[in-house]
Amino acid sequence: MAKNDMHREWALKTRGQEESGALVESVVEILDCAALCFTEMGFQGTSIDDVARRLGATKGRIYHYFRSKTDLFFEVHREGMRRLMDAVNEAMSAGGTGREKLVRMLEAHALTMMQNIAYEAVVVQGVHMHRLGATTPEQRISLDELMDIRHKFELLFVEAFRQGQADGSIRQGADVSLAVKGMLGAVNWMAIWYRPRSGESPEQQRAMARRITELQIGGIAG
Amino acid sequence: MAKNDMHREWALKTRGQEESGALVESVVEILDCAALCFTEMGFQGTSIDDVARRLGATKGRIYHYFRSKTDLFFEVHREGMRRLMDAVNEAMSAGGTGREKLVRMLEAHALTMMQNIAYEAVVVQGVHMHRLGATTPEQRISLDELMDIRHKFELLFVEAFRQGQADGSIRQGADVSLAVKGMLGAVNWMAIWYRPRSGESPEQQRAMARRITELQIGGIAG
DNA sequence: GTCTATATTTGGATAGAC
DNA sequence: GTCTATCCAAATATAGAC
Repeated sequence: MAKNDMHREWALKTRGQEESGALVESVVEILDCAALCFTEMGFQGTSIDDVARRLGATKGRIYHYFRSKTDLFFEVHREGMRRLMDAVNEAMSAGGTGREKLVRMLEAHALTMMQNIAYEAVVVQGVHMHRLGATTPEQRISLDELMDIRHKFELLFVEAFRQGQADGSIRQGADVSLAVKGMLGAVNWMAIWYRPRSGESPEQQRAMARRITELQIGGIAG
Repeated sequence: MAKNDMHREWALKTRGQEESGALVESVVEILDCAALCFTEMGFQGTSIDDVARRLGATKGRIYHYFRSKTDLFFEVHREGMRRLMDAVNEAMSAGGTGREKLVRMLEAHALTMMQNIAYEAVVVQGVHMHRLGATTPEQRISLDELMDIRHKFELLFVEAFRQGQADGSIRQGADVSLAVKGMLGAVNWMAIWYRPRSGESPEQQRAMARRITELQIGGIAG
């Protein structure tokens, strides 16, 4: 298999369309370490050697699976985005009023941020870099793809919001796009400040996700 | 004057403690170009040559005023932070209930983001990098200084929030820190998506700042 | 599939002319 | 104070052994 398609292959596999095997394990291990490095030191502050060191290997292993550092970063970004998308899609598909959907979606978003903070911090970093100067044409395609997914992600929230305005569960008159950008910003900002405390339980995480969501839905006025 | 103190000198001058002169003009011009480059291409995607090209000069000019690319980035960050701080401090100092203060502060924050989007996009980028791997001891000091300012910035909002809870203008029971982080996140996220349309008037900007603030204070429930 | 060793490039940084 | 020319380190990426 050509090196440049290897991670695409992997992407298919993890989507359950094929049996997973040794390839998947290797790639996931690399991605996990890369996500941690990028989160802690940023894209520019992370060298391939850093990632390799964290793996307990040398960079030969990484270059066997990924064409470039940028590709590696994109792949972490892609995976983080996929986890967000899956969680929110599921929250959306269960029924209820627009507001009920939106609440579930925001909670799912926040919870996914907390449970995958390394990947999601890279996603947020990546959004920053979406004008990333020196990209090859091929990287530009990856980037556009990711921005497209992000756009679809936002549209899910817009849709639920509109539904809520139609069914009366969300107030009229608000600028939908602005409102959604605000809510998503509040949750995305977790990538900056949230780090799990040791021993934090899933129940505590869910509670925090609920509190954040509640503030966005209900506001803070007394 | 030693090169490494030149921008400190400048910082003092722009704070009105001395007459401004040619030095200030030069430095501001560089900072403006750097802010644009960093915003458009990211820290890692921007080379000193890029900034120089945008200036219509060569990098000799930049290195005359700034020790390093990182220093240049820090200085843009510092200036962006200063503008935010000034705007919010002023909004805070006028009287009123805690909620009224908070409203003014959020509006001022949002408006400052819009009016200085290049600088403020760098500020947000910088927050990401606050664990920035390879820093010299000296850069670490700058970085810690900036994080300290950012912390004080957040505390202003916390203070207004608490006051509002005490005077009944803000609801009890909310987790103050979480609420503030949410609100600030919603506004900071503007660094990602906001770009002024051509011909956008200050009045339109103020209107947008008001709408964003209103959503954070009042929520979206119908 | 992973390693070691090495080639290559980019771009940060400096020296010294003007 | 700004330019040109140059140095040099860092780190990306590759070649080839194992």
